[in-house]
Amino acid sequence: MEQHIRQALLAAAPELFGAPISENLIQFQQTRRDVEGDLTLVVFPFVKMLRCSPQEAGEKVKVWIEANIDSVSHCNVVNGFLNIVFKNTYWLNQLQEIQANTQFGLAAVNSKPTVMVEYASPNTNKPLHLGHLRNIFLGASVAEILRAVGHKVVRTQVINDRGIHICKSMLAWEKFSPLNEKGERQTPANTGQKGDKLVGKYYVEFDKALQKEAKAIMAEWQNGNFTDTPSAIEEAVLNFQKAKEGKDEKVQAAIDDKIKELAKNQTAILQEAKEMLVKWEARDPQVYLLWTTMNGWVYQGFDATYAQMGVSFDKLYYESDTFLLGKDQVMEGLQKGVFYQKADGSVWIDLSADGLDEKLVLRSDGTAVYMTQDIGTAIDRFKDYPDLHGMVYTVGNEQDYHFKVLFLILQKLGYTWADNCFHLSYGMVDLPSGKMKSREGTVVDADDLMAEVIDKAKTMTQERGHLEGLSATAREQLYTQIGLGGLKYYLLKVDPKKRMLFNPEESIDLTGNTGPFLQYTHARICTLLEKAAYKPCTLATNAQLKPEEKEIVKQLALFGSTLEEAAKAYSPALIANYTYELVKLYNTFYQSVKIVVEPDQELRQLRLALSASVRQVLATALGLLGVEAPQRM
RNA sequence: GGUCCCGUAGCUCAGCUGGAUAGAGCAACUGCCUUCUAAGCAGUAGGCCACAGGUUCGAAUCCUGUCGGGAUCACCA
Repeated sequence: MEQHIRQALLAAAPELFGAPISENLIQFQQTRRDVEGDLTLVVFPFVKMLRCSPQEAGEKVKVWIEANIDSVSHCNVVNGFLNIVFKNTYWLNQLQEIQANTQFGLAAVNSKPTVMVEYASPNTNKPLHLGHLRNIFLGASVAEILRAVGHKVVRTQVINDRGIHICKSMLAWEKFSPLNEKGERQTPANTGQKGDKLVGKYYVEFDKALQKEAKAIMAEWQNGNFTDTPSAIEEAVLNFQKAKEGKDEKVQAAIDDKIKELAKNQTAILQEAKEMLVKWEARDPQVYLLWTTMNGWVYQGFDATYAQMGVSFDKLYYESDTFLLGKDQVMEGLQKGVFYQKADGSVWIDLSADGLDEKLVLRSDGTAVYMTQDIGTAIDRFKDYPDLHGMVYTVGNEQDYHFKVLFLILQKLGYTWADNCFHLSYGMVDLPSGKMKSREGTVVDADDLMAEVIDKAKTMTQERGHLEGLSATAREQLYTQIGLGGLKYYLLKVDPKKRMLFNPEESIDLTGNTGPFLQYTHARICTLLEKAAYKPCTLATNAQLKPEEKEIVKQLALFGSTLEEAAKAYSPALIANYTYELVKLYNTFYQSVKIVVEPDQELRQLRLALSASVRQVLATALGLLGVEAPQRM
């Protein structure tokens, strides 16, 4: 409709304004809630052309629109805003269309190019936590949104399954795991512990041992004993110790940290871990067996967590397969002059012309760094999926710089698709106590959190009743739907870009702008339609829509464009806000009129159709957020 | 220090491609279940949109600066 009026105004401009006008002069906006109107045209841009007051300009356009646009009932001009009121039949037709279209708002499947969406991408040395939840819910939701606007989507993750961190867990397990009566070390099978948790436990064990050993070394250094310390390190430590003199506490603490780093590097246990990594890279059979075994445990654990979260992937990449990729590309880039080599053999790119720094892309010993691997993986993915058009990387904003560099490098290497790569950068999740810190034990475990949220949902649902007639399994399923729905909505309703606060109490709220509130409305409509034995049919054309009803149709009509915006902005939050608004409008309507018990059959059918349309859009929108829509609750 | 992000009600967040009197939720207070699920609805109260300049018919929104918070600047990942 907006487009229609825009085109009509453009065509009529010479007649109306005395000259053709550019399209950007025609600015529409939503009409304020407190004035009459369905769409508002801003008239200020025309004032100069017409050489008159905003009021007069508005009146002139008003007369023209009323005479020439069919669906318009009438207009009013207030303060330079032309508020257009559409005819009742226009909205009735809209509703009729929405009701008849089960795919309302969605684009044709695979009508847009293939896009790969990466999310999760965990390390295999510890369990998933709250930060991962935001990442995964966000990525999974964006994938759904892109699909809904017509893209073919490949969901993926790259699993960081190799490196020093996993060697630490492996080593600690070998060193510290107690033996059971059969002489076996701890396994998920013989302890009943989830694999990722077990491996995570040994990662912590490693750190403890490391800290202890480092402390001992530091104490020796403090006493001036450097017998086991290489002279270069000794010199550095002595310099640091000297530098501490006369400095304030903060600076001293910072220097102590540096000394600690040196001490850690001198520990036998870290040396052992490094040796293990070297062995792993040489494919030492024993180390490899241990590695595959322990990673296997972790994957089983992750799979359980993903299943509970209700997310999945179409394609997995493992860092152990990809970490050598990219070297060829670097060599090629070197030939092309995109990169340059330093005397020590290391390869760099100079991005100072682009306002960035110089960045290492290959170590002097010829081994790959993170960037090397990412270059290789990106190129590889486009080989794996020849129809791939672009990629979305769901990664925290602490890596903003990394992705800026990565995309720039890909561009300079001549890959035109680099322009279609997007870093879906999201903010940290803070706790009321501040940042999550593993060292301080404030990390919120993903499994624990989900369990807690489901448990809370159970208690609160039981308090409300509405459970009669539901089987035990159906009840359990409902608690899960509510708990997880609340958690997902809580994490997704905030603009992804922004750092957000996770308040445990608010995350399990059922009232206000929450997942359960939306689910409740859905369930209420479901039982309502069931009671009414609702069937879609052609609506009477003479019914007069009440304002509450019209507001809902208006909001429903916005679903498609909201989806487009959400896809363009990679923001599930836009869907969340839209849906919340829709539900509020519906509840107002629900409280103010009779529906099933409405005696006038035409009115009743109209309101049922309205309810059914809201249910459908609501269910679709919740689905895009990964939130399930219960039939009753 | 360089670069980037953020600062809106007591709290958590919308609004930011410039447009009318800046909106929700939570918390507080008032009402509404002998009509379809009250996990709801209606209402009251709560604001120098961090601060200071600028651009313009018009700025929470754009530009510059200041202050405050965060991230990042490794031959780590």
